[in-house]
Amino acid sequence: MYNQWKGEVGHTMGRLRTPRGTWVEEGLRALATGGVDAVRVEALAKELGVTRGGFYGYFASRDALLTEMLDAWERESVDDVLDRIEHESGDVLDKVRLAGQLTFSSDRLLSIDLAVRDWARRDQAVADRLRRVDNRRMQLLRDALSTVCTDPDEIEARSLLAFCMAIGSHFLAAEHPGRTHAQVRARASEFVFGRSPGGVDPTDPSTS
Amino acid sequence: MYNQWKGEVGHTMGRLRTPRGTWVEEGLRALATGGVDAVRVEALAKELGVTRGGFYGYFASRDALLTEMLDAWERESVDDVLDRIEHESGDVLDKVRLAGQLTFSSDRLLSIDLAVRDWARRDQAVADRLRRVDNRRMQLLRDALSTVCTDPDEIEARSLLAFCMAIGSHFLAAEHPGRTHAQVRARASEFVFGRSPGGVDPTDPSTS
DNA sequence: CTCTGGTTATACAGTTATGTACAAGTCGAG
DNA sequence: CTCGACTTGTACATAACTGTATAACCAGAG
Repeated sequence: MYNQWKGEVGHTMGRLRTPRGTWVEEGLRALATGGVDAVRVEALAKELGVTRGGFYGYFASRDALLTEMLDAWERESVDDVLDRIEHESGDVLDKVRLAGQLTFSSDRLLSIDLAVRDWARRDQAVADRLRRVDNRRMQLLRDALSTVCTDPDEIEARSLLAFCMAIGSHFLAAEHPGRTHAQVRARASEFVFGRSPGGVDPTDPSTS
Repeated sequence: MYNQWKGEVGHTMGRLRTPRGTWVEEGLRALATGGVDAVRVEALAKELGVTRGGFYGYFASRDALLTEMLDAWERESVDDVLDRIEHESGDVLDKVRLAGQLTFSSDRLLSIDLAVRDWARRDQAVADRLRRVDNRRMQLLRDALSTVCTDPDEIEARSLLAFCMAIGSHFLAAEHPGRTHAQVRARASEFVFGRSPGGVDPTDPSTS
């Protein structure tokens, strides 16, 4: 169904019908929409319009796929983003805003992120990986907030607030009578970042 | 294992060996530690030291148990809390702090809450229920913040921030070098609530 | 003691999953 | 065209779970 009939990068040239990466990708899609427990080899195969036949040629087990999915996610949602931020001009606040956009404005990466967070609550290995990821993101926020605030304790507190809102607002179901969710988020961003909005894009379209 | 050999309230007197409520309770425990997909009749029975035999006498299906679990959770974590808040003296900020304590300071209710939030992302009926719950909690925060702030837009924004932190911080894995998580949360609370800490208990023990 | 109601164990049918083995299929190179 | 490496379908063994049916069980009432 989402089969792409394309070879990967190098080391296995030509004629791969549903390459290794396709399984990882489909796995991430399943993770995003149904949580870890929805990542089933059988289900992925059905979605790809294939049987499980080829799967075990690439992966030793379902667990092997899961860790490779996490590898791919970490690379795409942190390494790639940080690389791109680094080679960007603009002040630190702009960089954080860009990082937030790159990471959370696509429904795909956002959903994976949220699913990973729930997964981490009951799997220590995932929790460790998420800690690495979050620490790197947190450092971005600290750098940004240190341009509008000098007290290190307050920088830390406001960074936490910004991060909590970026993540937590997607786990909340409360409504805001007479306002859109995006309006309230924008106002909250102002409150956290002082005069300069940033860290989380207030015009983020994924915020109904 | 957690079998309690006690009758429930009324309508079924005497000699209930593992009553209806026991299944709900064990279901909530499973939900809290493993997510919805971990709520399996077979598993609950094993945990209770019983077979599934009696289960289908009380519940038509696994789904029936799930909705009854949600009923119980909503009653315990909102109705009961709000009832108790109402008959309490003290200003609004104290009430919110108490509500936060009652709701989130026990690992049990907190874990269920977080699990329900993830569940709601992929089940509309659960999302609807969570919306009702969150709206009622949000109103508490609005009432509290309107004592330290007059601008309605800012009240809304700060309420959202407070709520996001109460929930979101449990989905974050970032560390705070040289500080405890609780210290940073306390500082963030001050920032959101102005001079008066509240809304979320800064001494909350569930915050390593 | 015996009857009785609700509770429980057990057996059964159907479904869905994992992982292994192997034969059949397919594409590209020679 | 044919060979060969890689991919895929199918079959098998195992396991876990749902829901149904039913017989055994067990405490209290009469």
